[in-house]
Amino acid sequence: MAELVYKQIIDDLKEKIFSGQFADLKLPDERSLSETYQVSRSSIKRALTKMANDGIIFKKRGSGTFINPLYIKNESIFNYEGSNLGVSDNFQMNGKKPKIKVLEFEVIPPTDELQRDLFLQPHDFVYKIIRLRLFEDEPFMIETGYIPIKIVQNLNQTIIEGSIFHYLEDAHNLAVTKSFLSIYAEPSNSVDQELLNLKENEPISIMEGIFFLDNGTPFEFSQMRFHYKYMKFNTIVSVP
Amino acid sequence: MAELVYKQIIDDLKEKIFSGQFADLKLPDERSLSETYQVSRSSIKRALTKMANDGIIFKKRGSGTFINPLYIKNESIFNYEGSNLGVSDNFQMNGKKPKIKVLEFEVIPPTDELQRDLFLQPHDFVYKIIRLRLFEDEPFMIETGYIPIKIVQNLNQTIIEGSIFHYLEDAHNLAVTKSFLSIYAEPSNSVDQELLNLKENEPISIMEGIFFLDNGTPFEFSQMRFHYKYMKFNTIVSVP
DNA sequence: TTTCAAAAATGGTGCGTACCAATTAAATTA
DNA sequence: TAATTTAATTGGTACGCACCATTTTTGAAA
Repeated sequence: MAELVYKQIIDDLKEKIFSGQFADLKLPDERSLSETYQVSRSSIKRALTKMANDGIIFKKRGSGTFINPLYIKNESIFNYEGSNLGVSDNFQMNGKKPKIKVLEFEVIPPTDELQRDLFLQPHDFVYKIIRLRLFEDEPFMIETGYIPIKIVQNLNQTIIEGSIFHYLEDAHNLAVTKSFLSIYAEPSNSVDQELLNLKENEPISIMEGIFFLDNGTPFEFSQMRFHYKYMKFNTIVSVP
Repeated sequence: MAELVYKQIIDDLKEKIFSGQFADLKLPDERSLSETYQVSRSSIKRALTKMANDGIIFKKRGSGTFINPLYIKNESIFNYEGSNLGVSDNFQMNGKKPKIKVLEFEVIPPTDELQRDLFLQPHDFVYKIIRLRLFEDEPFMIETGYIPIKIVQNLNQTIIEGSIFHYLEDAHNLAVTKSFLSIYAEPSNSVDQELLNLKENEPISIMEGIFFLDNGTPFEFSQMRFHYKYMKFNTIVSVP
């Protein structure tokens, strides 16, 4: 994978960043990188621009390119840097493999709110899928998802015990490429406390929103209730 | 403003999109646009790439470039676009005016962590500013900010009782245009509970990170501890 | 008419050049 | 030495060319 030049450079630079090979948090200038990697400066620029958009570095004209210190000190598991949607991909930490326990799986008519969020008609139906996510035996998130039947007709217990997104991509050639998310926190309720091993005063972090296919079709509404220690969302906010 | 070629094109395309000049939600192909605007295809690509990153359009190789229907509908999800950084601007809710109560204001040497985050030398100094933010008489956030003295030398009680960002822009022509934020939740501590009127089981939402000037200079490290009901973060996450 | 392979359309990647703009470093001058 | 001017450094923008990968369209064959 990643045979593309600019992606190779990104991967290599990321690795060097994390292994501390740029002690002063400053990258070589673009022309040097171009020489070092034996690629055009355009490719270097493409790589650096992408990394800057992801918040890994920032560039300062006349001065140089610098590593974002916050990027290095990320210890938390959930690390959304705008490059990976879906949950399975984001939690490959410390060799602990994510597991999934299906709590509920049924077909229901959509509420008015769901009809609006997923652009459905009243006569449409949706899957309702509630799953508990774990690392090994450590539960960290309760996920409730709603998916219109008319998009995928053949979901079953086996499929939803794995990654639905991967199944869509493999079996139906449908790629989920974008999502609009709201993030907030709440006190945990008794169910949260039970399932996620939370004390009464410990909260949950909530991420909820709509996932879209690459053709713009709204594909899923999802609410993810996280054990608060496992949710850290990193983002860049910029003013045009 | 916007004398740059690719920005002009973005502005023009946005306007055409909103005025419904692309009825089929499909943009002309890149080569045609290049011809129409009499600019290189590279500039067209730069403009379209930016727009795609902003969620306005999406591109499909072999097929064309399409307008995101949600963008036209002006869904609230797109709030982030054109929104302002800084707290004052983001919380003009229901006509309630935000107030500021200064809790602490001093000059200290930066910790090692701050030195790294703000690219400081050990001999530099920073302002430490702790402020309580309120709507009318309703407190909603505790903000702790660290600003290097070498960037602004003349902060005083009066200034920090208002918007520091606005002061910077007005008095020093310095614009804050970017920030890298981490968002997470925690149980509230006794200080939080006291200042924000929280019950023991109610959490706080934390936003913390570095704010940058438009020239890339890291300007402030800030931690904002929110009453959980007043923090909801909307964002777009996309996969390339 | 239907099927399937070839061609066209369309966005993606990579290389290279030229010049601009902000910052920093060096040289010059007072 | 200190202040100022000049030069070098470094990222930004724009243009152009060549070719690739995916999708759609076209046209010939069955």
